[in-house]
Amino acid sequence: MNINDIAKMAGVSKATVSRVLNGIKVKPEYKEKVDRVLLETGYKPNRLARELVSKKTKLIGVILPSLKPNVYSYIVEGMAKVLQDKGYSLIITTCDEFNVKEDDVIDLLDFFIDRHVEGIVYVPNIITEETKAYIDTYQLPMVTIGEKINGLPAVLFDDYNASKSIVDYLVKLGHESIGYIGIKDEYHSVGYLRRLGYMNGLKEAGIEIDESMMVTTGFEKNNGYVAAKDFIKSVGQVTAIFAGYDRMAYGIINYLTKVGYKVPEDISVIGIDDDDVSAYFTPSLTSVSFDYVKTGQVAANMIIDFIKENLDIKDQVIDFKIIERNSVI
Amino acid sequence: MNINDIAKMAGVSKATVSRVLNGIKVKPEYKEKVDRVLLETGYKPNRLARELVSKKTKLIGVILPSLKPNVYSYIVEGMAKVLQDKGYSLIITTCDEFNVKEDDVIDLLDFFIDRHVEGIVYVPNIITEETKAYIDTYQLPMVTIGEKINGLPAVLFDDYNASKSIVDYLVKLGHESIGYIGIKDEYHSVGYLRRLGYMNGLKEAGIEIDESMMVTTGFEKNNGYVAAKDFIKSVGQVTAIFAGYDRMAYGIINYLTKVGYKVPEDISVIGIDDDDVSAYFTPSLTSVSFDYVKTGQVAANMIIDFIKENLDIKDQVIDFKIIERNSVI
DNA sequence: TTGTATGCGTTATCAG
DNA sequence: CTGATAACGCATACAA
Repeated sequence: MNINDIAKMAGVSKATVSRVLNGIKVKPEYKEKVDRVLLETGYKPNRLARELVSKKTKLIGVILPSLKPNVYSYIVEGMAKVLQDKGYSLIITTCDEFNVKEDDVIDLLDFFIDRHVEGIVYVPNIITEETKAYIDTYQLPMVTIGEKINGLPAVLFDDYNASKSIVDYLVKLGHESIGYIGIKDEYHSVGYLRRLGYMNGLKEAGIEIDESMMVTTGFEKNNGYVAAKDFIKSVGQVTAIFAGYDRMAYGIINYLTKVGYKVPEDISVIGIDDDDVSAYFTPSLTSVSFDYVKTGQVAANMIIDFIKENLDIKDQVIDFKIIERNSVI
Repeated sequence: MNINDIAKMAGVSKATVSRVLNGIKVKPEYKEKVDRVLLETGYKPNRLARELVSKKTKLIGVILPSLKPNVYSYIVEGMAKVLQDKGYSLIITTCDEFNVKEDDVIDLLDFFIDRHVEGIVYVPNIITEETKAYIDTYQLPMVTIGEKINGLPAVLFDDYNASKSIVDYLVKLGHESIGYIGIKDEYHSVGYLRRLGYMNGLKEAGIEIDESMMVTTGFEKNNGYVAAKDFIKSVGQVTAIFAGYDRMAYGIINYLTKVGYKVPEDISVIGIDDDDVSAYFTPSLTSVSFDYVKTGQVAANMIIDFIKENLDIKDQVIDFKIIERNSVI
């Protein structure tokens, strides 16, 4: 059953059917006839044929650092919510989570061209110079999340200020000796910017920065636990620890508890991310929350704008808020 | 740049180029010429045109109950891992997580036909009779995960035996008064089968089943907490609680701790799922683990087999194992 | 406005 | 084994 059959049944040319299908004006009498046949037959135009001639697939490519259950899931949820409504589908891919040479990103980008996706949402992890250079020559509409790359429109998290606010918050509670166990600077936003926020927060509070109270690591499992171990060994007393992200905080609290510190009585611990289970952790984790679902929605609308060639797309910064729970006093 | 251009440059017909492209035998001399031009130009055949004539898209549709971060993420990871290698892409969709009338599944199924996906992996939540009936008439290759639907090939979890093993395990530790806070029977495998395993486990251990010690609920957030509250109120003393899934266990432990019970000293709690953070929970949660990544891989291979018309596809049952941690003594 | 004819970029058919 | 040509199913330029 194709457009030809419909045309015959309705007694018009297939061009007319095509016009009805695409909402182009035709004589009402014809339109009515065609519509009736359409209804009777339940005919659906063949998407593949349409794609071939229109060169549009209603496909959006997504590059994630990981498919493991974490905040990226919310981002995807947000994107799916707005894109599904607009008839777009997501093709989700990942590049190796801890891959320092993240250049399979380039392969993915090529793959998306082959797939004729209309746009790309890229959530970068570590970004290599090669990737950047390649992106500069890349033709497809693309927005990034969490990092600004070249001139691409981006949805950004206010990592720096979030981090600074955490320090302010702790200082306000009376903490003066605040340790930082975070992420390597390689990860620009979640690593460098958060650390910078921490340092400037201290500075503004008139607290001297003690380099030995600042530890960074990667995203390996259990890194919080291990880092906390090293940290506590080498540093004397601290009244609060600022963890680079919530899962890091879990490990830290785990270790602290194990060696006899009480959280938060002896040491307060605060995270960033407001991970799904932080509310259920013991003690429930005070954290900073970004609205990840909204992030996905914003990114989705942004890439659609880009595809539709709405110029003047502005970067969007996602707000944060401190979620007070029981791991900080 | 299309196949015609290549043909001209190589001095052969486009049919010959097509043959070279598809590994069909041609005179070596021609093949060489074509290959050289292919290399020089970096030409890639247009996927959309291929799709139109071959009616194959290398697309797999996935229906998930939710995109929130949880075990489904691992399933997707497993699927992506094997499918990406074979050139297939995933289109991931969700139907409303708690939607009792889950019949947007039917819409999704229609959508997949429109998209010309080659096969479908369906992870059902609640399955309505309408959905079942519709699936009976459905044409596309489809496998399910976690539930057996009609005659479709399925990857199943051994929920019944996992559940029974938990009871055995608790009984062996000396528990005789074991409560069950689980999922509604509507959810067949995770609800009914797990509850059945619990009951038969007790029966075989010679322990009488006390209906008042068995509570079930849905997947609403915080249900563990709320259910535990009702449970403890109405039931007297219990030495162990079997939670229908890990996040339920979090809520239960939270509540118990809050009202002064110590876990595991006063009451042991065990979950199912081995959720990502159960190891970090306080106390770390004893649970039953299914290999979800493997589940995804198995499902992926299964749907590929189905697509390739390998008959004789057998259901696969995913093993479980008890992960002993600190919430049970 | 309508219908005819052509194009989209492949693969498949069939005669040579 | 090769090449011309017809599908595939639709959109659209062009002529009527």
